[in-house]
Amino acid sequence: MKFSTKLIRWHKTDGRKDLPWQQKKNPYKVWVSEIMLQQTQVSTVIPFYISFLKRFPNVKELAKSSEEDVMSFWSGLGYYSRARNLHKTSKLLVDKFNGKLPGSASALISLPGIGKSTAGAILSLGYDKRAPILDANVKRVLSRHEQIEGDLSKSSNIKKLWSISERLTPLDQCAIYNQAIMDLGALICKRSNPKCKRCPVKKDCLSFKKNLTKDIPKKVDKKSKPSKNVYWLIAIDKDENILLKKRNKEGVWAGLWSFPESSSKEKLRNEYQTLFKSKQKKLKSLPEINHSFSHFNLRAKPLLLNAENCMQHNSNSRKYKWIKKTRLKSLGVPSPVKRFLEK
DNA sequence: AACTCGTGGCT
DNA sequence: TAGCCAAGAGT
Repeated sequence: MKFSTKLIRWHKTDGRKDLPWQQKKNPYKVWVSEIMLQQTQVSTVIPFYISFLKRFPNVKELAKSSEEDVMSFWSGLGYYSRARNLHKTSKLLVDKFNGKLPGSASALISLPGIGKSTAGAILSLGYDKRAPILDANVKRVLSRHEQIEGDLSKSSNIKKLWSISERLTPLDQCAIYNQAIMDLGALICKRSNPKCKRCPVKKDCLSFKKNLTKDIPKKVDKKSKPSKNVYWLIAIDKDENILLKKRNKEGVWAGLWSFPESSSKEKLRNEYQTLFKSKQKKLKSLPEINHSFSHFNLRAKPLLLNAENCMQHNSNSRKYKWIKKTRLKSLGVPSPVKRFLEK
């Protein structure tokens, strides 16, 4: 029996069918969910997906919303360029694609935020067309099944995996097959302690036969993460408004609202003295905040500024905003900032 | 090709 | 429990 046939049969009894984006499925839901699921686990995505879809139920609603509104619903999910690209693409869809996700791989891939795998997911799950995918689940399943022992991030191995995925993807019932192979990766062919006994394709699996599931996919030793130390200015005025600053277009948390930040305490002093036209004031150190990114560790030292008696601040600048804690929901704010303000 | 881009679940 | 690593894409 064919690989795909076994998986499709297995899916009927053991596959996931209750995920929010699988209910009354359409290309828009598939698109949004796939973008959210990039490098992000299902359980993390679910609450974000539900509130996002309630607010932006279709392409048109998304396209006519402001970027700030969209970002506020992405706040805490990470990889914020995904949200910007989602919004950008929704406008493109309205302007040039009749308000719909296109049904060809080349057109999909031309859109911001949609690569080959996401395009494959939209085509198969959304349009029931034959299209291969290659996410982390599929990579793990196929690398074990075909015994690919090298570093899977190498382009030669990526190419190999795409070719295997293309070969195994069936013409018929491609949507179910793609869902099935992702489910197999998530539920059976897990990174650690895979449930090979329950696997529908274990008979042909080279890693199972040779007892290599522990070694495939190969673990590659990572470089040590650098640390970055910064100061955060926590300014609070007499009405308990908090000062936030829009971050640069480049770097982490691009374009999000955060505390004024600097690697030097003096620069931060200069910034608020210019901003408030105030002279030296005392800053109170608060307990530092540690936040771990995928590629560096951030240590932020919050400096509390009592801005009750400061002169009027320069409100011309669009870069700054005084905001009440209760209105934080309406802004794109990174997780640690939101957490900090909760207390 | 290698690096950037977040956050939280899992072990 | 500290580190690994996810329904990847852009540059």
